[in-house]
Amino acid sequence: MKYSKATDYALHTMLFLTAATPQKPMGVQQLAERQSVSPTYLSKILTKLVKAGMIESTTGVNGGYRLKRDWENISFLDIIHAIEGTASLFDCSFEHGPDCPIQKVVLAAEEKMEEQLRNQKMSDLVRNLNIVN
Amino acid sequence: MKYSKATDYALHTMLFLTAATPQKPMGVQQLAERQSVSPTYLSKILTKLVKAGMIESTTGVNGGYRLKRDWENISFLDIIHAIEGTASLFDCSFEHGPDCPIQKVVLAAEEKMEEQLRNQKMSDLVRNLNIVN
DNA sequence: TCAATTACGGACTTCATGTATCTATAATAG
DNA sequence: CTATTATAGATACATGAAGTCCGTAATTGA
Ligand code: SF4
Ligand code: SF4
Repeated sequence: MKYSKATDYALHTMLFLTAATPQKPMGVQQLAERQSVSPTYLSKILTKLVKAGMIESTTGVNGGYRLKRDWENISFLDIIHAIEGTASLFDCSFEHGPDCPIQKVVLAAEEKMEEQLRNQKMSDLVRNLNIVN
Repeated sequence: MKYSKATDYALHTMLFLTAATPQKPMGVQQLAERQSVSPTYLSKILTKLVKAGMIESTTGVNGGYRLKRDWENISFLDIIHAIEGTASLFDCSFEHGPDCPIQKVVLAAEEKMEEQLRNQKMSDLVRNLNIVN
């Protein structure tokens, strides 16, 4: 069980964009180089973030990706859910109702993790930042 | 990102074994039927639990699987680690040292989840149990 | 208007892993 | 000795991740 590399790319891209806080959009070319990943593939990933409403894109010359309003409240969980989906870590095919003991335990643990990821905002991270790749 | 079905099978098998607390071992045949899974496949999974020291197996007639001493302290995390391995959810190829911001956040969240899973023992679960498949 | 730039989308390939089966072997009870 | 049961290897199959290719649309600037 692992987070996908796509999630890795998405997190780093959001870190870069948040650290930059530019007026000008950042091109996928530039973002891809810093992560040693193909631009077209990264573009696919970033489109998910666009659809999730976290960033916006502009085509054409000098286009690229830029944070949207409310960017200060974007959490790790938001980004992860946008890429990985919101399905839970554990789902069995049977349905033993609310008395199911196993599912209850695992999902409670997952919720603890998500709580942490929800409380950590990208913008908090950028404040005390010295290295950004 | 999901837990494998093998983990599902392992958790349920441990639940069954813990609920039974038998002197006689339970055969894989019986265990497999209750989960609608092939016996040989389940056997492979249970062998991992044997190697991890949680259960013991006896071959031959009336053989099967049985809990080992200290079974009361087996946690969800023990079982999950035995099947999924202990690698962390997130590992990037770069090495930015202890100042790495992203890894720090994700691993801290993972630790919260593991803490929950570590505190939940199978034996606790069995006490207030009415349905076991 | 035209050409360069940039994101978007679909189809596709490749690869790793999970899932599962089959079969042969070894050990044990009766 | 025979039936039973776990173990291990080889193999097959399905699924999803990771990545490429290419055509399309939109926008800027000359
Ligand atoms: S006990 Fe829970 S996890 Fe297990 S089969 Fe029933 S519903 Fe599923
Ligand atoms: S910032 Fe952390 S997670 Fe990102 S590339 Fe550096 S070491 Fe890896």
